[in-house]
Amino acid sequence: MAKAKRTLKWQRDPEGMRLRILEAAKQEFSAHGLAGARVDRIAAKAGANKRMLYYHVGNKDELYLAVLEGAYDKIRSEERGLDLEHLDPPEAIRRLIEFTWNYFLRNPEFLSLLQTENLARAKHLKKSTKVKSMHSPFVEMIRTVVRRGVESGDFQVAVDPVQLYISIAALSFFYLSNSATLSVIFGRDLLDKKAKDERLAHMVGLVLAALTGQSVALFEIAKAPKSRAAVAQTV
Amino acid sequence: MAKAKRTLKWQRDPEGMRLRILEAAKQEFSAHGLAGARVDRIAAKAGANKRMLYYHVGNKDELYLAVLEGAYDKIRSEERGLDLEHLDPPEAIRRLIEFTWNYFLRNPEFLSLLQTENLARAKHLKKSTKVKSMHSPFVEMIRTVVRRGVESGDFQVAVDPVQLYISIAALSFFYLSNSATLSVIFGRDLLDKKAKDERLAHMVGLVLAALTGQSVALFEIAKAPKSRAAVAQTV
DNA sequence: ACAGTATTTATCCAACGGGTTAATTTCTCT
DNA sequence: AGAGAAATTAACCCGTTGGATAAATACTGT
Repeated sequence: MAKAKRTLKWQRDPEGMRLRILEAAKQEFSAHGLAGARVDRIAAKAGANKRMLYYHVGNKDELYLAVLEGAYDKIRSEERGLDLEHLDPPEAIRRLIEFTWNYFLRNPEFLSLLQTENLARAKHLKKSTKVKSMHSPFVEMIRTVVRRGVESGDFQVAVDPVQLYISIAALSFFYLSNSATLSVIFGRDLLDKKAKDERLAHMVGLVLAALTGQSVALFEIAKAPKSRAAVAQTV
Repeated sequence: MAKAKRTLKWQRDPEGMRLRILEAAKQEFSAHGLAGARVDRIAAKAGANKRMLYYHVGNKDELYLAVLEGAYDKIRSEERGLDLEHLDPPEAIRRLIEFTWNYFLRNPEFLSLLQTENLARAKHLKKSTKVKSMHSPFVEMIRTVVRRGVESGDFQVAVDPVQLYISIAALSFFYLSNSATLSVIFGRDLLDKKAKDERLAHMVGLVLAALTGQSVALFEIAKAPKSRAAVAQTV
C-alpha cells in the first residue's frame, strides 16, 4: 500500500504486457499444442484480458507464429555465442553435442513447439519470412570443424555437415521429446539424473567414435552398466 | 443396380465398420493431433454416422487410445518378424537400421501419433495395460547382437542396448518427423529420393563406424554424394 | 487542465464440437 | 413369419471457444 503512488486500478505497460502475453502463449502452446491451446487461458496466465492478445499480437494463429519465431530466435542467438573455432575438432564436436543437449533440457517448450509445428507440416513456419532468414550458424561451424579434423587426422572421414547436424540434434531431441512414451515402454524414468548423464555420455561416445574411429572413454561408461540395472524409476 | 440383391438402404457389417472407423481415426488423429481431430470428420471418413463411433469404440479419448494401441501392435509384430540371429553383427545392425527407417517411411502416421502422445506426456499410454506388456523385442535382439559383435571382435566396445536402440530410432525418427521444419530451414526438400538415400547411408555409416571403429563404405557415400546409394524403397 | 489517443476492461455472440436421445432398419433364431 | 436383438440413422443439446463491440480509464503533449 505504502508504495510509490497509490495503487491505481491499472497501469499502462504495453511492452511488459506484450512480453507477458508471449510468455504465457509459449507455455500454453507448448503444453497443449495449437488446437489444444486456449486463448482464454493465455490471457489469464498473462494476467490480462483476452482482448489484449488481439490488441498486442493478433489472433490465435498470429500469436502462435510469434511464439514460434521467438523460440527460433532464442536458440539461434545462443548458438552464435558458442564458438568452436579455437577448439580441436573432437573437443568441438563434444562441445556441440553438450550444448544441444543442455539447450533442449533447459528449454523443453522449444521441443514441444517444434513437434507441434511439424505435426502441422510447418504450415505456419513456411509463412514466416523471419525464420527463413535465420540460418543456424552450426552448419558452417561443423563444416570447418570436420575439414580441420580430417586434415589433422583426428577424423577418419569427412561427413556431410548437414547430416551430422541433424544427427546430433536427433540424438538429443528424440530422447527428450519422446521420453514420456519411452519411459512407459521401458518401464523406467529416462529423465532422472543418472539416466541423463548416461545418455549424454552415450551420444558423445557414439558420434566421436564414428568420427575418430576410436571409442571414447565416456562411451565406455554406458557400456558396462554393472547391471544393478540402470533403473531408478518412474511413475 | 443389377447387382446381387437390390441395394438396400444399408447393410450390417460390425467388424468392417469398426475397422473403417479405426482407420479413419488413425488418419484424423495423425493429421490433426488429439485436440485438432474432429469426431465428425472421422465419422464422415469412415462412411458412417457419428453415433457409430460411440457405439463401436467409445468416446474420443477411447478412440484415440485404440488407435495408439493398434499402432504399437503393428510395429511390434513386424519387429518380431525380423530375426537378426543368423546375421553377422555388423550386418544385423545395418538390417535393423534399414528396417526402422523403412517402417517409419511406410507408416508416417505412427510418427505423428507418437509425437501427439508425447505432447500429452504419454497420459493415455500410461493407462493402457495392453501397451505396457508389449515390450519391444529389439532390446534383447540388440543385446545379443552386441555381445556377439564384441566376442567376434567386430565391435570395439559393448554399448548399452537400450541406448543403442533409442539412438537408432532417433536418427530416423527425428529426420522424418521434423522434416517439415528442417526442410524450411535448410531450404531444401529432405524427402526427395536422393536425400532419403543419403540419409540412410549416413545413419548406417555413423552407427557402424562407431561400433566397429572403421568407417563403412556407405558412410562415404554421404560424403561424396555420388548417390545411387543402396536402398530399394517405399512410398 | 484538457483534448486526444493509447491501453485496458466488461460483455456479448454465433459457430463449433463432443456427446446423447430416440426412432428406424436389418438381421437371426426359432 | 415374426419377435427380439443388433446395427444404423437422424436430430437435437448445450457448454465451449475464438473473436468482436463498445465503453471506460490512464497517459501525453500542449
